[in-house]
Order: sequence, then structure tokens, then C-alpha cells
Amino acid sequence: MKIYNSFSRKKEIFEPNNPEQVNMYICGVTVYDHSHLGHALSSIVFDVLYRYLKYKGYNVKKVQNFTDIDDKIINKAVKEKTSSEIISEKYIKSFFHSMDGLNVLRSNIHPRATEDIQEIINFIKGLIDKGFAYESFGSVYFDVKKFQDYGKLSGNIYFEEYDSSRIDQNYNKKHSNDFALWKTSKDSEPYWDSPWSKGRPGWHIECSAMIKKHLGNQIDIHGGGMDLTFPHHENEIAQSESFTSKKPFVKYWMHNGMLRVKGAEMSKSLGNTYSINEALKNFSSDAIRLWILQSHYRTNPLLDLGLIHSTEKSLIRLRAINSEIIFNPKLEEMNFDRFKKRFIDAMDDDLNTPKAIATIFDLAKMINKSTSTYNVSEGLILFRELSNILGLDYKKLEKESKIDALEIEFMISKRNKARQNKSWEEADLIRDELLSLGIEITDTSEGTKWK
RNA sequence: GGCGACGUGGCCAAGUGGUUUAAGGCGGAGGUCUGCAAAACCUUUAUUCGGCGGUUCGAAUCCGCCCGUCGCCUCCA
Repeated sequence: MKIYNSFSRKKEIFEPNNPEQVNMYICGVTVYDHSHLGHALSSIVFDVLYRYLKYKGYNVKKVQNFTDIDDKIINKAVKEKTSSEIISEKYIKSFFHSMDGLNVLRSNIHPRATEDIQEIINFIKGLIDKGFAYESFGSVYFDVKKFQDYGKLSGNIYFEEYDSSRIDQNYNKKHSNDFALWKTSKDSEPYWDSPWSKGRPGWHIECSAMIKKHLGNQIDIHGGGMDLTFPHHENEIAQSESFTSKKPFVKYWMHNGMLRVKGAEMSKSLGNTYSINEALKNFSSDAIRLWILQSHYRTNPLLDLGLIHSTEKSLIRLRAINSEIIFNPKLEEMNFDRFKKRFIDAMDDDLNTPKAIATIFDLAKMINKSTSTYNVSEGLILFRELSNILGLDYKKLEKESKIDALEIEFMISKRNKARQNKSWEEADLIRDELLSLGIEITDTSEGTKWK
């Protein structure tokens, strides 16, 4: 299997540090709002990676954090006259609701920054002891100039010359590009006791501390959005490699592309977001997953609800394969191995899900056209096996029916009477009426079906 | 200013030197089936890959120039 490593900027053969065990860490969300479709993109991509690695026989340990203490959470709590715990708890629940709705498997561990404060403090202490960090007015900063490799992931070395006006002059940092490990708290802000001040952790340190605690000094895969490459992931490398002296901290860096909305990145600060929970009211999880996975994960797709809608249509055929195909054991068995090979070859090539999906559509077509001449049971098993890797479960979008089943059956029998009398106009009228209620009628040799 | 990506049919999107005169999805056209539909299946829908040069026996795929679009560099998946 090959994976594109953002660090080397090349596709590399995937060989975990331990041949049977894969340790992966995915940057989670800051919980101050509902998760949006950009988060769905990232979560689905790494969910598929997780499922595929397990399919390939690895033991996989996946950890995804929650940043549950941060300026934005505090601001929101102030605005809503409540505590940051209540805010973060609310949006963690919302996150899980969204992820369950998208059929994203839970990670093995979902650590929260506030639950690992002691590890974070110990980590910072270690960095100070080793000379990589310094205290300043109760806050602690990482001394970027002490870490020779700074910039090796992102290539951003001379960024301090970019725009010094962006640096908050109130911080007492040695260099503009030093970043906070510990922030002293102001006024009524939440705080934890530390050797330096009552305060809270900086953003980047939690990931370093949690990775060390839950996965060890060196991990196989670290994933997240491209927007995190700098400064977040650059800073993680600086912290972790300085603390443990083990290099590389991460063997494979994976970054998904950013979902765009009419040219701009979808982002909470731009206010152009579309929440996952909202999307799930209008589209099935399969449609959202297929739409996302039909583009390669390193591209920046444009959000277009019409495209998700057309994906929903393409699912009709796949759902029918999953639920309606009847195979005949008396017929000669058909071999479908070539589809499996195509699928695996595609996924082995840096998760080429568009190609993998094309294989599933071709497999579906082959099953459909062969049912009367061959036993397609193995094709069906394979179809479900491959679909599962992509997290497609073929459940329909649950919409509350405005009409109950008995009434539908009554209308259908009424229509069939009309059909027997060859009163086609009346029959079509009833069909249209049912359609307007969201009920689709299909006349088959075994009678009329509806869904 | 620095780092980087991309430009493929009406739309979305794979493919990155020869089995590709370009996969798959949506949409369009015709057909089988049907009372008519729907679904399914069959046929069809880019001699062409932003433009111009070059390398090569051979390029959408490599190189150069030009045009255009976009991402990151600041909290963000």
C-alpha cells in the first residue's frame, strides 16, 4: 500500500513501525459549534483509512481528540452566560451525533484536553528543563530558534517577516514565531494550577501530550486537514521531537483537502458553514459519503448540494443490489475476483476512492446483468464487503411519512382494480398522487411494490 | 512577498509515457421490457485532455513558455 506523505511530498510504501500494529492520530475538532461538512470530509476520509487498514489485517489504534478548552469556547460561554464545560459538552454530543449519522466508526480513544492536563504540564516542564521553552509572565512559550528542524514539514521558516503587524505585541515572547504552551488566565477565565500560573494549555501542546500518552513517542500516521500543516503540525513536531529526542515523531503525515464554498474555504470564521446535522436531514449518509469519496481526498471539492442530490440518485441502483437481488444456487457460480483486485489496487494507491467506487458500480452492473444466467451470490458478498470499507450501509434517508402503510396499500389496491378494468387514467392519477406523497410505485411480475 | 496545487465531455471526477483513439457517477438520445411508467439491461453521448512549442518510435501523461483557477502562510478538518 502506498500513502502520500505530506512530509516528503511523495507517495511512499506504507510500512508501520510495528508490522502488525498501526497507531494513528487524527486532529479532532474544537467544540464550540456544530460540526460542518468540512469536518465530515476529514472524518470520512480517515474513517475509510481506518476501515481499510483493518480490512488489510492490521490492528489499528485510532485516537482523535477534542479541544475542549480554548478562547473560542470561553467566548461562547461568556456570550451564552454559561460555563465552557457546558459548551464543550454540548458540542461533543453534537459531534458524536453527526458522526454516528455519517456512519463514521468511533475511534478507540477520544481524549479531551481537559482530561490530560497533568500530562500536558509534565510535557511543558520537560521542555523547559531541556531548554526548549521559557516562562514569561506566567505563560510558557516554545523557543522556536532552539529547534533546528523548525519548518521541515511546512517549509515556513521565514514567516516572521511576513507580517509583523499580526503579532500581538502584548505577548512577551522572545521571537514573534514562538508559540504558547501555557497561557496564564485573565479575569474569570477557567484555569488549572501549574508551576507557572493559574492558566490553561496552548492549543498545540495537547496533541503532543495525548499522542505520547495514548500512542507512544513515535506514531505511524498523523492526519488532519491541510490547514493544520502550519502552524499546528509544525509545532507538534517541534514539541514532540524536542521532548522525546525521537525522530521522526510521525512516519506518515496525511492531510485532506479543504471543502470550498463558492471559491472560499468552508470555515467557521467565515460563517459559510453547512452543518452535518442539517445535511443529514436532507441527504442519506451514503449520499454524503459517496459524494465526498468520489473526489480524491487531497483535492479541494466545491460544495454543491445539487451534486449530493445526484449522488443520492446513483445510490438507488446500489441499494437495489443490496436488498433486491435474488441469486439462484442451481446456476453456475460466477467469479468476481477481478473486481476485488481492482478495488484493492485502487485503495492501495493512496486511497484512490474514486476508482474504488467506479469498481463498485461496475460490480453492481455485472451482478445485475448476470442474475438470470449465473449464481451471483459471491458477487453480492463482495459487493457488501467492499461497500463496508467505504462505510456505505445502504440505509435510506429516514423521512417521516405523511401517510401510513395501510392507506398506501388501500390506494394501491384501488389502483390495481382500475388497472384490471383498463382505466389507465384513474390508475395513473393514483400513482401521481402517491408519488406526490413520496411513495414510489413499481409494477412487477410479483405484484405492485412501493417504497 | 513565501510555500504549494490544479486546468480532462453539458456537470462532477479518475487516469500521470504504449493493453487509454481517456474509468466511474449525474444529465441527454435511442432501444428491450411495460397498458403507460419505474427499475434493470443494451446501444449511444471527448479522435480528445487550457494554449503554443519541444523531447520521444510513441504524451492527457516528461520539459519550456504563456493564459487561467485555487489552497496554505492567522483560530480552523
